[in-house]
This record gives sequence, structure tokens and C-alpha cells, in this order.
Amino acid sequence: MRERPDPAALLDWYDRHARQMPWRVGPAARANGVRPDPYRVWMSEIMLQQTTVAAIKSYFEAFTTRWPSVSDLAQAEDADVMAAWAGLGYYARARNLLKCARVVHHDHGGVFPGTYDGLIALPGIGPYTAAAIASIAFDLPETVLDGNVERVMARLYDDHTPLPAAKPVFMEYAAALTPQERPGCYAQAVMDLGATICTPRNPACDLCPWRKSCAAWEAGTAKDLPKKAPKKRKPTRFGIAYLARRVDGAWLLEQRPDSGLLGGMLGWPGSDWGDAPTEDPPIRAEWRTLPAEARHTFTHFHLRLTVKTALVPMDRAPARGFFIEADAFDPENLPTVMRKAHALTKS
DNA sequence: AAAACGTGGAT
DNA sequence: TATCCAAGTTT
Repeated sequence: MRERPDPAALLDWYDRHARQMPWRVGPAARANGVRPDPYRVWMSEIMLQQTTVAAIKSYFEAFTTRWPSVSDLAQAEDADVMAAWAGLGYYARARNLLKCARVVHHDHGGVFPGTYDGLIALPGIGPYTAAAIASIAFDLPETVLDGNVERVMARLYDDHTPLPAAKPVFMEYAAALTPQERPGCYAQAVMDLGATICTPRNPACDLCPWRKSCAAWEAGTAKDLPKKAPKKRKPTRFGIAYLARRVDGAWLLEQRPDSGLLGGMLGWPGSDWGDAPTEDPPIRAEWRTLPAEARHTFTHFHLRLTVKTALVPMDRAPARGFFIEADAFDPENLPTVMRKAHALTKS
């Protein structure tokens, strides 16, 4: 007979195997009443949305060093924050990060709300992140349901209902297991379990503290769960990017509109991205087409970008965009697709 | 409620 | 090379 999953067994496992992260307070220190800085927890959770721990590492370090508190961040320039986020993706997160910091600074005295309802009212904080901050930073018994927890629940209950339709049910499973004791450790424990043991492929069931409680283990179906709705295939779009360099070395860039793809980021002026882009140079010049195109894949389409370059005189005004002096230009401040286009000019 | 929204690493 | 995947939110 299968046993009910025991939160205490997972907590015991976590006490021995908790991963260390720069924003975490380990189980031992927590037992002594130490809690993590809500600002750092929040920052980590926003960065971790659909993003791996490895990918955010240097960004978390850079952000928290440069802006040690939420009030510091609230007073930052938009352009500095967007530039610092460049390369991490999902740029709405950066815009909302700044919005959220400013609301916390101006409306909450620089102190994060200590409730789920207070947190979810903030920009960029949805159901998962509100529960994560409430539990991890404030030790409230809120239930986190992220991709890890969904996978763990699908397997514990051998539930073959495809995601995302299964989400409400998985939430019920997860909520029923959330303990009143040590909810902050528990939230991190169940996500650590999903990240290190109950992994998407080749789960390490032998090492799992919940193996005896796992219906999928019993049924031998763990590796096939969770089921997911079939994905749509990505279409290919085409575009043109115009990389103009002034004779003094300055580059012609533009700030993209706040909404939509790469919103709020710097980028090369270009055509629309579609089936057959039309020429639309941002400045009069003799344009040369580079032999290779920049290829990049976004969430929902592939892009093949034709890169055109030109050298322009000092006194010529652009129709779109603005020149950035060579000294002030850093391709690291651009989103990845724009970095790729720039890199092609150097080979 | 389905679609938009990035990127890099693993397989 | 193609596909999947990673601590989701917004519209």
C-alpha cells in the first residue's frame, strides 16, 4: 500500500541536500530564525521565471551589487536597467521589475508587502511568484506551483492529464501537501526535488525521499510525465537590420517601443519582420549587404535577418534612431539577436 | 483563453 | 539540426 507523501520526509531530505544560492538562507540558519532579504528573493524569482539558475547567476550578482536595495533600484534610470538585463530575455520582466521597485519604494516605504495578496498586486508578480516570495521570504504557508512542482505532482499522483489544463488539479495536489511548519523550506525543497531528483528526463527515483509515495514510480510511468499539450511549430520570418557607422565610429541605434518583442530595448533600426520585408533604411547611405545572415529563434518564430552596413558622414541626420559614441557603445547592452547582427560586422 | 514573450544548454 | 526545456506573467 502506497503511503501518503510526507512533507516532513521531504524536509529531512532538504536539510541534507538543499542547494546553496546567493539569495537563499540555508535550513540551518533558518532554524535560528534567519530569513532571506525579500528584495533578493524577489529579484531571484523574477529572473528565474522560465530561466535556468545558471543563466541568471551573473545577472543576479550584477543587479544586487549595483542596486543593493529596492529603493536603490527604484531610483535607477530605465535605460541602465534595460541595458543590465540585456541578454537575459523576456524583457517585460525588466520593465516590470522597475515598475515594481518604484511601487514598493513610493507606496510601501521601500518594504515588500508580506502577504500573498499584497505581492500579487505588484507588477510582474503572478500566482507563482507571489507564493514563492510569501513562503520563502515570509514563511507563510502559500503553495508554489511552478514547472518543477507540476512535474512532481503529475508523478506523485500518476496524473496523465495534459498541461496546462491540469494546472488547477495539480494546484490542489500541491496545496494539500503544503505544511504549516517550515513552509519556506518546504517550497524550496519541493522545487529542489524537481530540479535535482524528479527531473524531466531520467528522474533519479532511487534517490527520491518520496519514492514510496509515488504512484508513477509504482506504475513505472515517471519518465513519461507530465503530459503536455502538443506545441505549435514555429514559422520563419525574415527581416533586415541596418547597421550604420558614422566616420567617427558612432553607431546608429534606436530604442524599441515599450510594448511587444524586445520592448524597451536598444536595437538596430530595421524593417518589419515578416514574410518579405521591404527596404526601409534609417539614414541615406550606400548600403552593403553582408554575405551571412543573422539567425535567431524566438519563443514563437525563427528569424533570418539580413544585415546591411554603411559608413555615413558626420553631418548627416538619421530619419530614425540616434548615434551612440563608440566609447559609450557596448554590444552587451543589446538583446542577443542584435548582438548577433553586430557580431557579423566583425568577421 | 490562447498567444505573445528570449535565451542558452542538453539531447 | 530540431526539439525540448528552465523557479511564468500579461493581455
